[in-house]
Formats: sequence, C-alpha cells, structure tokens
Amino acid sequence: MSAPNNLLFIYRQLRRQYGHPQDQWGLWCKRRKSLPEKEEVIIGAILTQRTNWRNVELAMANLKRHKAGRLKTVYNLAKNNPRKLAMLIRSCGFYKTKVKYLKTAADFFIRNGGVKKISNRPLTKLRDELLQLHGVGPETADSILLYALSKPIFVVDEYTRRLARQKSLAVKSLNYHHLQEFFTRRLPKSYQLYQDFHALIVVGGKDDRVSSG
DNA sequence: GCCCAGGTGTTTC
DNA sequence: GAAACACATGGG
Repeated sequence: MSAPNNLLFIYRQLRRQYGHPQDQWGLWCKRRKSLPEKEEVIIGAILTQRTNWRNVELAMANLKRHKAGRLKTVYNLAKNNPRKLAMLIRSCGFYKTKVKYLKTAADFFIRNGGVKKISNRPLTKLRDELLQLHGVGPETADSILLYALSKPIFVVDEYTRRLARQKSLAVKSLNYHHLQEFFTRRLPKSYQLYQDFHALIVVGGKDDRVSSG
C-alpha cells in the first residue's frame, strides 16, 4: 500500500538517484540549441512508436541530412515521393505505415497554421483533435502535447505501467486513462515537472532492465 | 536464431 | 469490449 502522496516521494527518489533527466525526450527538449525543433519532436513521437530509440535517432539523422526534418518537408516528401521518405525512416521499422502517419500529422499542423498557432488552442480540444488523426493514439498525442507543445499532461507508456506495478501504486487499473488520471490528480500541474518525472521513469526503467537482465 | 523495443489500427471472437 | 494480429528494422 502506498503512502498518501508517494508520487512526489518517488519523483524525489528518482531525482536523487539519476539527477537531471538523461532521457532521450528530456535531453532532446533540454538541448534546444542543437536539437530539437518542436517539429522534430512531433516527427520523433511518431517514429518512436514501438521502436527502439536508437533506430529513431538514425532516422532523424537521415531526415535532417536530406533536409527533411521539418513538417513541411516531411509532408511534401510523403505526398510526392513516399518511397524516398520510407527509405529515410526505414530504420524505425513499420516504415510504410509511419509514412502515412507522418503525412496525416504534418498535414494537420500545416493546415492549421503551424505548431505555434495550434498550441494556443485549449488543451482538451487540442488533444481530441490529435486523437482523431490516423496513427496518433493516446501516447503519441500526449508526447506531442507534453514535449513539443509544453502542455501539462502526463504521458503513460510501458515504463509508466512498469513503475506502477513495481511500486504497487493504488491505481484502479493500468489502462491509459486510469493511470494518467492517477498521476495528474496527485501532482502539481506543471509541464516541467511532468517532463522531468516521465523522463526519470524511463531512465529508471531502462536502468532496471540493464541491471536485472 | 530469438527476443525485444517508450503504439496504433483492424479483425475476430 | 477484450484479445489477437499486422506492421518491420536493428541490436543484444
């Protein structure tokens, strides 16, 4: 059984253990000077679906090398030369599928006036709109919202579920909605906190895997 | 060779 | 509705 607000306790514990997040998303978002543009975070959120991060980085490097690291260039490639785009992101696996997903998402942001303009919309409305895009499910939507648009919404992924199991968090179920609610209702509403915490969960999760396996 | 990796959409019971 | 399946590459 868990202490009243053990989430902050867990957060501080992870923070002591790992310091500032070294997670890929976290790092990506901290190092704004070199990487990533917000648009790259959006692209990465789709590429990383069910995919090792290393393979995503290979693909992102390819895209940038071919000057296709922006939503507009991705969209144009997807429309005019989908096979080329597929080859650029091949390392991610599911590349034919992801070409379509990228096209749909890029189209949405371009059609609606760009990332900056879109991020002015109310959070719940924006989340619904993202979820309607073919290829954008809850995790991808929330990754985009949290890491690309700096919205205070907690990302649930396999690492989050693993933590909930390991720490025996008193969550009703491990389904996406329940777990997300569990976190957001117990934490201050801060996108920086959510970014850091989620990043630490991933770092800790990977660390566990290495040390136990 | 086998297993896994920060999902999502479709089909099937 | 839940469960099973397809999508696919790269690395340990």
